Amino acid sequence: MAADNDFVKEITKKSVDFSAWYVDVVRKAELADYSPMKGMMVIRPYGYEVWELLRDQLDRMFKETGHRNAYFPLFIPESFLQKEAEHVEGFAPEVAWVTSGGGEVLEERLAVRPTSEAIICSMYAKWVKSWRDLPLLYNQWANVVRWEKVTRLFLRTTEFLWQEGHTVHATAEEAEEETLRMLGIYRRLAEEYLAIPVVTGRKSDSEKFAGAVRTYAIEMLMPDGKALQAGTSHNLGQNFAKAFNIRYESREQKLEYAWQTSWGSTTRLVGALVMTHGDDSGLVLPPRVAPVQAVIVPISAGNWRETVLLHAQRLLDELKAAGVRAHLDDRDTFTPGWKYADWEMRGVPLRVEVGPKDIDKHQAVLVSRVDRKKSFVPWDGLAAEVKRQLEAIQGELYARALAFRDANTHDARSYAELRDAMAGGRGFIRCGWCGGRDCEAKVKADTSATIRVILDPPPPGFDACVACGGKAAHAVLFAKSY
RNA sequence: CGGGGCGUAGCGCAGCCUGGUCAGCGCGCCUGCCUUGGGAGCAGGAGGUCGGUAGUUCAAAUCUACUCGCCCCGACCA
Repeated sequence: MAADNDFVKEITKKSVDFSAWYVDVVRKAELADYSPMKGMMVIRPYGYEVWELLRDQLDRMFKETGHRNAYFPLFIPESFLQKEAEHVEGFAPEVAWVTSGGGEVLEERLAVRPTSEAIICSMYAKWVKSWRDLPLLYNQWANVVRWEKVTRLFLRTTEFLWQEGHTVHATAEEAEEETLRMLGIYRRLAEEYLAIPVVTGRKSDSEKFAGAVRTYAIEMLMPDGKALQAGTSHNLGQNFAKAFNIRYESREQKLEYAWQTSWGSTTRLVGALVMTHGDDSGLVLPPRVAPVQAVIVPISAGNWRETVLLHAQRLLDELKAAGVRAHLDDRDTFTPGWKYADWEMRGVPLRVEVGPKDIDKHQAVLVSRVDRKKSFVPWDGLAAEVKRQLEAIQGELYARALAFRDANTHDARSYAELRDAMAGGRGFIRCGWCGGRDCEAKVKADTSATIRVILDPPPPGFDACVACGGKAAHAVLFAKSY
């Protein structure tokens, strides 16, 4: 093997073939596997546990901001989908249709929801009567289906899990406020829990959600220099209210169309975690979303079940009592070295080793997944030290990802600079944009980069459009996207 | 949906060009002994309709056609 620390085998090197590495890690760490159904994956328990952890954080933040969960039907009658013109046009190409049921051909075919605006708005039209009913702040945890041509584990699958928030407000201002509030929650999830820095901002018209007035997104920069849209928040204005007749009577006794938002994030976030933090040894999970935060590996010797294991068990109890998601690997069929590699591949942030030597000294050995740095910690106060190190690892991972993002964010003052950047290591490219669709399309055609977000407030110094040289209306972030 | 690549045991692969002891290797798995501080050792053993279908042939993992799936690069999307 090439390097001293090259302990995990069977995984393609991240630096050699990023895509192959990604698939290897997802499958070897048992996050997910391919299913017999093309383009659809099975999320295995370990991967689902990661999803549950980040989902629980989102759910908590939703509830703290007054949102409630509800559930709407999987099927949407075609006529409902067609009520909002841009919406149906945007989604039609990737809708899966149900055309028969119970052995009979249906009179009207049913869409398997690609998103639920249509079915939810039809209900909102019934429920919203008065200004006193507003705001209506609902969220749904569900699966959706989009018939994608090309799929990738977690990043783009035919079926995926997500949450979709759908809110109704009395005024445009409240709707915009809600749209930005939820964007902020996505940012918090990404930065505080997933340890992934994001850029937030508004989408250009060509990139916005079908049927929205304004779309905002959080964008992450992946190690291969491509951007990943990791959460979107839409201000729907009155588009759907008018299409579905969602009206309320105001304080002034006037019948008004309501203002709406919708916002979503998906299991794609798990893929973002893998790509951002993983290394040649496999997965690296930020402690706050790691199903196992600390794994105890007993160093067995002689009748270890009567000696070492008892101490290991006691430490496990202590860690659990302190609120650490800890696991004791008491399998006797594997050597310690094998277990080290195994748990590293699964991304467990902290390893706790206990062996005969440690028992003599009343200590344990802590090893960080990030840099394999060892520390020898007395049993007394071990749980506190584990928690401290887990927080430190959380911070290190964020700092590392932020440093990468910053090192790969470049300014382009000319078209040549933009083209050079995209031809090289790619990354986030900041530049001026006149706001014209033609200029946006030209950049995409020449470099395959698209506007990820419009920067607000605009950083200074981007006065000219990178494509046409005309006066810039915005400073934008270009990148090639997933 | 275009261009390219790959499907052989749970995983990773060789064999294919030039059809004929090619059903093989490493890891893993099972049994036993012995071990255990970075994927231990020895001995024995189980496991595969060579992605699928149809052809060519005395004979197909190998040649041909079709088909399914996965990966990569583009166009479309969370």
